[in-house]
Amino acid sequence: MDDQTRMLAGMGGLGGLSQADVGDPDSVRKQQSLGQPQQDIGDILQQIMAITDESLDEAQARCWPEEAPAQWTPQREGELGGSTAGCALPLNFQHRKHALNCHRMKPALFSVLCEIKEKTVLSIRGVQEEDPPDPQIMRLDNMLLAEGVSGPEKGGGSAAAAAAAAAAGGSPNDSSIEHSDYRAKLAQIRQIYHSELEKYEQACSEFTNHVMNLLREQSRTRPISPKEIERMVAIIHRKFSSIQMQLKQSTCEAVMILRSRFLDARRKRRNFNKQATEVLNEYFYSHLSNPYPSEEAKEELAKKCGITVSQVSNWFGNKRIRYKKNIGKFQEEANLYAVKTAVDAANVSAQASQANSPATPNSG
DNA sequence: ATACATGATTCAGC
DNA sequence: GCTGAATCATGTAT
Repeated sequence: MDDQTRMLAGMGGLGGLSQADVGDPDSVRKQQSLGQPQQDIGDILQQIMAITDESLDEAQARCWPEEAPAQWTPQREGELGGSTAGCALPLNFQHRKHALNCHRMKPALFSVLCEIKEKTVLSIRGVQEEDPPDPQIMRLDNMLLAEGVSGPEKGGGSAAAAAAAAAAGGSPNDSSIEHSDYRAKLAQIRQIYHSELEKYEQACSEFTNHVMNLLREQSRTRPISPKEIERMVAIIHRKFSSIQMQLKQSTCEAVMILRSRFLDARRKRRNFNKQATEVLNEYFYSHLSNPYPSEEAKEELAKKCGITVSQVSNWFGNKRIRYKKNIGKFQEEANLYAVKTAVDAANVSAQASQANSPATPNSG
């Protein structure tokens, strides 16, 4: 039969003790007139509130994202807690904390707070929800993985870019230049992404530790279960993961822009080499009456020029229309290729006749 | 810096 | 699906 018993006896009125009662000088006087236990309670509550407020302020000063304290402060304590000493000095704070911890009424008050909490925490438990894996973040993760931004460093999107470059018909040398350029830029994005991610993770763990220490500290003066601390940590992690999602989103955008720039064939147009152009022109001018190569002819030309069939089709399409638009301009070129074709034909026939009678030069 | 050349794309018509 | 026409975006010569 000691402080605790007396405390419990005196607690009959605690349930109804509102913030107004605590803050009101009249009510303090009333309590004082009621005797020692009430005075003790008022005293100890003042100290708890002062410490709780101060430690929260301290926490908020370290960049806490706004809503969290409201979520974990139990309703009952919220009722009791008014900001009575938000601007106390640290020394003052330490002093009060010490005074409270040594207060003879502390264990009793603690047990009462536990009781009150038992009643309120039930309703909180029901609200607690398991958050399912966010489909949005899963999509982003998959994409970053596919592009080679997250996960082990390898080909990924750059391989796709190289394939596209090859399909577009760039020479092997050109596509390898594109490839390395793309890879360099992707690596840059990758590096930024990882350094930012690391920063966020570090900030998250630092802040989580800070809040956990804070709650552990507070758990000496008010009941805070490990489960609550866990929930608090989950809230912090949710907050930081939403920031991470923004990072992932912007990284995805950057990769998309990079890809579109490298995969847009028009941006990396390369002129065909001289020999390829000659082969195409030779065919065009030698078939000027019907410059529509068959599929087989296109394949043959593509092979000769080291380009794709569709590039041959494009070339003929452009050539026909540009020739038709300005025949005069192309006349010189047409003559050139006509002569060239004639010379080639003559050479071929000469070689053929030589081949036909190599051993009998005088036979003609 | 500018004009011109050229490969690729888009779209309508057949 | 092929073609012509218009257009885009880049390469090249000046």
